[in-house]
Amino acid sequence: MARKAAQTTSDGVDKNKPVTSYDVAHEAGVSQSAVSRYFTPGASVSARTRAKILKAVNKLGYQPNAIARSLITRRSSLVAVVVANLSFNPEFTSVLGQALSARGLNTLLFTLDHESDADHVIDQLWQYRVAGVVAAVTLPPRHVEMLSLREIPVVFVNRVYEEVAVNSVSCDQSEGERWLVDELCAAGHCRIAIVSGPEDSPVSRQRVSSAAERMANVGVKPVEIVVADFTYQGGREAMRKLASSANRPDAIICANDMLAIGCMDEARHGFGLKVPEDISIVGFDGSAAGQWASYDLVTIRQPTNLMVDAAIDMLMARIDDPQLITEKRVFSGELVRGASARLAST
Amino acid sequence: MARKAAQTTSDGVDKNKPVTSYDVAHEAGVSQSAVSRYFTPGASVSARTRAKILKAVNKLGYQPNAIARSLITRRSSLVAVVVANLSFNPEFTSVLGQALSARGLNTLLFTLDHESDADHVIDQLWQYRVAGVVAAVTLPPRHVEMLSLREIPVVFVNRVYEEVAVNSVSCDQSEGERWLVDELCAAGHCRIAIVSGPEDSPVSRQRVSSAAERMANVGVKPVEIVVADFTYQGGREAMRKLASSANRPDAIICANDMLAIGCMDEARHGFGLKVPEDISIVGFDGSAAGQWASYDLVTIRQPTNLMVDAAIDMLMARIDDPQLITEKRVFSGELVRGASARLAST
DNA sequence: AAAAGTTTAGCATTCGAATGCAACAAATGA
DNA sequence: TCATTTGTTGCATTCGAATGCTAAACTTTT
Repeated sequence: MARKAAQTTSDGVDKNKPVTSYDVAHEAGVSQSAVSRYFTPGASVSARTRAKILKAVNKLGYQPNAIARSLITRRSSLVAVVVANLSFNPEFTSVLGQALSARGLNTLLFTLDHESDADHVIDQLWQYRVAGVVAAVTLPPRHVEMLSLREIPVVFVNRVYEEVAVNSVSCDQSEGERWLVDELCAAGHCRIAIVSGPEDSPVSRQRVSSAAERMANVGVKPVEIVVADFTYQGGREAMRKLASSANRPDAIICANDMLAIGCMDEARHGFGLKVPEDISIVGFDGSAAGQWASYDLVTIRQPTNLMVDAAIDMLMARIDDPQLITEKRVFSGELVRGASARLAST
Repeated sequence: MARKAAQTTSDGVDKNKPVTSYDVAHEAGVSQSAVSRYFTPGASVSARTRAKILKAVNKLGYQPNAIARSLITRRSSLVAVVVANLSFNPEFTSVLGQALSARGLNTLLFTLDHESDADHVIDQLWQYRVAGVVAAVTLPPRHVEMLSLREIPVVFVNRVYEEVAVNSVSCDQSEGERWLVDELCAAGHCRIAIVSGPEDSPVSRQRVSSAAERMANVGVKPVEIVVADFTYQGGREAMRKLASSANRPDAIICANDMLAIGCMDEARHGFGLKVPEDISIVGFDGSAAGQWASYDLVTIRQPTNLMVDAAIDMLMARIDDPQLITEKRVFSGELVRGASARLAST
């Protein structure tokens, strides 16, 4: 089909019509296939045509259309990253985005407010035929099955599904909580309370139950378990309940750093307590804010970089071979011996 | 072309081949065009065929392929969101993502580490023929021109380009800094220092120069201007320099909240100073952490929700009509009278 | 009941790049 | 020198949905 000569600017960008591989082919005096092969790694193109095409590409400012490419190849460089709005972990998202981009993948970001939005998200990422999914949220098993049925590889972060065959990377929450409990007990704390995250959060549930279990094993009972959401305000409210209770705890295990930060602020500013002299507070995550001097949390740092790398490796392996066996990788966290809790000196 | 009968599961999802509009058409006994029209809002489809198609869609679990759709319509529902890794503002990104999704747009997230990555990002978003771009980073004018040449609408956040015709939303930084300076002066501070962000950040430059200018107008001179990066550590180091200088300031204006938080922590924990008794510290942004009880910053809160809504409105207007005139909207911030600075009582 | 107008349905084409196949050229071997 | 292998190239088709156009079906009008 005749395409009118492109009016080009100084740096060669077509002012009107989009530049297609046909335009480049015509300009270079080769076929469209040649242009396509030029952009296909490993395809056979002679040095001569390669040079001609390069010249034409530069002149016209051509960039292959990823949409058309995905249509025919039936795969895309898009990876859906699904995070929960509430426990939105910016560090994680940021690291993940970088790592994906370093591997030539693009990030389609979905933030989930309620679990009910999951339907919509699943529809969207399926419509875009994403190459894979990294999910740091809980998805209903129904949806997970649908994804695996459609052969979209999924890697869950800190969510382990027993029933469904999916990949996951996680930080060993039980081990981390054991460490924390042991540290607190070794330092002589005996009235330990737990501040849990939302009850529908598996991450929170696992952390809380692991801590409780370890406490049972060493013969102490949580003086109280308070349920909060994973927010700063949630932490403050939880602390308010605990501090005004008859038998005030001497240590608090919080299901994540954000809660611990809220607890500390309320303990200090709401009740005039000293941390860790009057009360010890520990968290979980190793978030940046938790390491600020005002908090200096005792916590478990998740190896974010390792986890992200592992997630992407698994994802890419399954993109190449969707039949690959699924795998669940668990990383140890790192105990951060901050100053928010009285610990036995070592 | 013959397509072998799909083996369907209980909920109707094809186990092998992807379901296309042809499959649905065949199942419903209508033409492919009808199926397409069914999914095109406003297209004319009779109630009868509508019902038949709906039934087939549910049976087969069909979802239109967004890739194929974008190819033919030459537009997509993808919006590129470009943020800087360093000054990564999670709240903003999160709110923006939600707002886009509420309008049926999807977020293609790019985090920029260095300005040199801009080339790559521009290539990528062009390859995906995104419908628009929201940029919370500075892009080289060359790239901005390229985007407008290609008729991709762009909205900048807190970046105003004088030379190029692009949309932008921003918080009135000058006004905010004036308010802060006035508050500090009214409370009797006379040795005011400024902690600046990176010198290549226009946001930082504007905030710093606005503050300095206002100070000049009211007849005080900054005792010192320290350059830091937009990080917590940067704030701590800046404070270290200021606290140990011969003529210690009695107030510090920080280019953002993160710096202010770093300064406060260093002042308190590094030098044993009381805030605000010994020194007043103010920030800019209205970030969540700045409002935590440990900091309770005096700051300017940017109206994130308003800005995001405005950005998306402008973006969508230009997606519908790329010829639309560009517009720069400026919102006033809100002075947050926290406790991190000694202020004149009102 | 015929004429005119209005919906609706389907055909065929289109978007832009990838790829199997066949034709051809160049390089190697006998 | 001819046969064989290896490497390039272009043609034609393909991916899946949208849409202009025409034909058919249905309404409304007189």
